[in-house]
Amino acid sequence: MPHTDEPDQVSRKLETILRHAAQVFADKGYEGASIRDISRSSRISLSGMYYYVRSKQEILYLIQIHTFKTVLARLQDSLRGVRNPSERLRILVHNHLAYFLQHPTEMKVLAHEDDALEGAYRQEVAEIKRRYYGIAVEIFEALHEDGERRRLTPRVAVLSLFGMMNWIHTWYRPQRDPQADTLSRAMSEMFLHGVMNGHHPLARRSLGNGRSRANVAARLAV
Amino acid sequence: MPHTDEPDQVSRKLETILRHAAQVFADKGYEGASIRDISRSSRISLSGMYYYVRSKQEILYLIQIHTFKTVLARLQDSLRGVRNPSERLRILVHNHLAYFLQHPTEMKVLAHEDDALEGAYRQEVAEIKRRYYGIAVEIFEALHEDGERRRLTPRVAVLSLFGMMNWIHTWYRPQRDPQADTLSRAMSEMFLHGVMNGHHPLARRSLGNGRSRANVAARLAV
DNA sequence: TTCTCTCGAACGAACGTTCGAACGGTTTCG
DNA sequence: CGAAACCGTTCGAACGTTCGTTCGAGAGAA
Repeated sequence: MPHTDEPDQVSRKLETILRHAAQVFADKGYEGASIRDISRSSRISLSGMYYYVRSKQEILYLIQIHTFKTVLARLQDSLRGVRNPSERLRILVHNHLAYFLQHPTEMKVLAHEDDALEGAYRQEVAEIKRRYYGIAVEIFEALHEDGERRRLTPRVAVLSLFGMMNWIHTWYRPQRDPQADTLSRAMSEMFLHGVMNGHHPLARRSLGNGRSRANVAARLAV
Repeated sequence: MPHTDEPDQVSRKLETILRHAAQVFADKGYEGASIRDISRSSRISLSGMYYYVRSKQEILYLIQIHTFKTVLARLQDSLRGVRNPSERLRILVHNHLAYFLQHPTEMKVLAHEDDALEGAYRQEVAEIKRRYYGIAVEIFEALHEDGERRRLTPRVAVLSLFGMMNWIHTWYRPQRDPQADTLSRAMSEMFLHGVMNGHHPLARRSLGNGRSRANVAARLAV
C-alpha cells in the first residue's frame, strides 16, 4: 500500500526499525542480537527489513552515525558565542549527559558497540568521533592557556572525562540517580576542581572553608 | 597420557584455555566469539574443551571471577595499615590501573562483558563487585569526614571514578600513553583536585575576561 | 503494465553442545 | 608375571538450532 498520507512513509518505517534495533542492541549487544529479534520487535517481516536496510551492520551504522551527528551538532550549537573555557567545558558535559539520559538506548549502543563496525562504516563513525574529541581537547587546552603549567596531557584528561560520562550507561538508574542538570554540574565540578574542592591541593588549609563559595560557584557556573 | 610431570596438569590446561579465551573474548566480544575460536587459539579440540569446562558461560565466569578476586585481594593487601583517606584513594586507583594495564585482555573482558553472564554466575560476580564498590565508597566518605559538607553523592563520585578507570580499555595504547604509575597519579589528582588545580574554584579574577583567551578560543573554536 | 512495498520459504554456514570411540598408563588379580 | 579391567584424557563426528541473507512471488496504487 504505497503512497498513503504521511510525509515520507519509507523514512518513517526506517526510523521505526532503527528505534527498535537500538533497543534490541542495547539489551542483547550487537552480536547477541539477531535480525529476527529486531524484526519481531518492530513488527516487520524478516525479509521485509532488507527493503530498508542493506545489512545488520548498516543498522548499527545508521544508529551510531545519526546519534553521533546529532550530539555533535547540538554541541556546536550550544557552544556558539561562549568564550569562557570553563563555561564551554560545562556546556560540553551538560550536552553530552542530557542527550545521554534522554536517549539511553542509543547512547548505550554508541558507547558499548564501539568496535563492532568494520570497514567504511567504522571509519565514518571514527571521523565524527575525532571531531567531537577535538572539540573537547581544544576546550581543555584553553582552560590552561593562561600560562599555568600543565600537569596532565590533554589526551588523558579528556579521555578520562569521556570515561566518566560514558560509563554512566552501566549504572544509571532514572529513579535513583540525579537528573541531567544536577549530574552534569556534579561531573563538571568534579572534573574542574575535584572532589576535595575547597581544600587547596598542596597548601591544605585546615579550615572548613569555601563552603558558601562553592555553593555560589555551582549556581553561577563560571 | 595422564600423570606426566608438572604439578597439576589439569589446572594448567584450564589456565591455558582461560588465557586464550580472554584474548578471544577481548577481540570479538563474548557473543561474537565462538568456542571454536577458543579451541583453535588454544590448540585444544572443540570437544576436548568440554572436559575442562561446563559451558561457554562458565569460561567467561571463570575469567571474571578470577580477575576480580585477584584485584580485590591485592587492593585489601595494599590498603592494610594505611589510614589517610587521600592516600587510600591513591592506592585504590593505582591498584586498579596497574592490574588493568598489566592484564589488559582480562580487564577488557571484565569491563566490557559486564552483563553477559546470567543466573548464579552473574550473582557471584556481582557480589564481588559490590565488595569492591563498597571499599571505594568508604574511602570516599572518609575523605569528607572532617565536617566538610558534601557536594556529591558517594555513588556518583565513586562510579565516575570507576568510569574514568574502566574506560581506559577503549583508548589506552602502551606506546603512546603514560605507564601505570604516571597514569594513576594523574587520575588520582584529577579526582581529588580537578584539572584546574592551582586556581581557587570560585575566586575568579574579574579581569577583562579573556582577551587573549578569546583570541585562542576563536582560533580553536570548532 | 509498471512501480513500490511486503513477505514466506529457503539457502548455506556457523553456533553450543553431546556422544562414544580410542588412546596410554595404572591397578587388579589369576 | 601377564592379561584384563579400569581410569583420566582426547577428539572426530554429528545433533538440532539459529544465524544473516536471498529470492521470487504477490498485493495494491498509478
